Amino acid sequence: MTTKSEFTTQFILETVAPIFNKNGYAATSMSDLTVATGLTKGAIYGNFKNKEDLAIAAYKFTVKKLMALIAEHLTKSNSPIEKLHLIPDFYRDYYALSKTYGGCPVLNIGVDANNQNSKLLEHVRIVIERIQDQLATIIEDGIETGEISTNINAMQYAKRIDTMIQGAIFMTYTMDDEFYMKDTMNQIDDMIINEIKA
Amino acid sequence: MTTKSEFTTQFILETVAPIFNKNGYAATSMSDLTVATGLTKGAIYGNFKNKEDLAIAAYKFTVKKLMALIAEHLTKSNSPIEKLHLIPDFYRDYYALSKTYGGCPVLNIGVDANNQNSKLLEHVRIVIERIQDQLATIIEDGIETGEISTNINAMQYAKRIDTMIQGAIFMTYTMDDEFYMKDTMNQIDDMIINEIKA
DNA sequence: TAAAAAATATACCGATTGGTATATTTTTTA
DNA sequence: TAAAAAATATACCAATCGGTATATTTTTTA
Repeated sequence: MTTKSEFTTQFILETVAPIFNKNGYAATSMSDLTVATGLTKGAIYGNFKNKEDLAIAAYKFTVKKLMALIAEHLTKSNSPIEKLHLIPDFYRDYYALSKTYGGCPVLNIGVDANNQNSKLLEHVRIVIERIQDQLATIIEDGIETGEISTNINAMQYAKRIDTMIQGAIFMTYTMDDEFYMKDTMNQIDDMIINEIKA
Repeated sequence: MTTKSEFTTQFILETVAPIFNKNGYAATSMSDLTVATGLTKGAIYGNFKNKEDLAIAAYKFTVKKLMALIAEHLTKSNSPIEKLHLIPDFYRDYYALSKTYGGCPVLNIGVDANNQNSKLLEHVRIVIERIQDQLATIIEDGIETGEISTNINAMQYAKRIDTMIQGAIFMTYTMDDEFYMKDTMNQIDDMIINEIKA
């Protein structure tokens, strides 16, 4: 693959990803994408096999960027309990941040793909599992260092935190009201202090 | 409107509602609906102005049914604190129940309509506000009867419960795993006991 | 039961859908 | 810089889209 080709593929992805994310798969037409990119169908189909493959690549593109931002945010501390607090800290600004990418890809594509596109849904599931594994690992690390109570089920709390975050994202977007995000993140902070911390 | 006509309108709605709910607005075609109902476009357009109006009526149809089931479930107790526990009690079986209707209309249509259909989104918001108002009223009733702590912000906790429920619904559907629903409902029960109860 | 009215079916509309074969242009290789 | 290869544009495909005008059937009224 040449340098020029790589650039075009990347350009298509970053242009197309927010559109798929906002509109959903079926509501996004190839002509939406040719207009947005300024390219023709020939160019797009030269870089991607079909609409579905493009949608999957676009989803992965957005997730990769967001996951990198979270990972970077988590480098602000080495303490597991502080890392845990950095999660709600990150999501407090998630509304404005994710809007840049056309919304939360996990929520949007997760709902959109259900009963519609099993390939896409499978990729959403993989991402959710990865997020929860990372959360559980932080908790397990905290148990090892003694910062976190030994009788905490790491995966259970990873799933609880993730579930609350996704609920907050849905409510914040649907009601266009950041109260849900801010308040839920406070709730998670309280949960870390009152239930998780040793 | 005649009896026959009313029946057909109702029949269209109950046939069409799960399809819109499952597929989303754009991914549902009028021909999907003629096939499912066994009626022609003439019949459907004779009963509904256009696709959008039909989708809105279908959404309202499903919500009305589900809200009636919750309301009925809440009649099992007159005590506000027990009514509060009846909420997670209801949602513990919500996965199987809502599948009957093609999924949770608030989650599915809420995400689907965002950035796509402002009329539909407005109806979702109205339903969410109604649910939260009802929840807050129960909490306020509990404060009056002395069952619930006086320093509880009724609407804040109504929104917290609602947010957690929606998160659980999203995770349960996306991962096809009822653990999320069951565990989140346990979490809400704990919250009622440890934070809300007087 | 015949006439009026309402509901439904049929046949069609222009526009758009995802996708492709091929021509053209651009880029890379030699 | 000329030839080969890769990338992009053009022009088109059949199928489907939401919607409608009108014919037909069914239901209701009288």
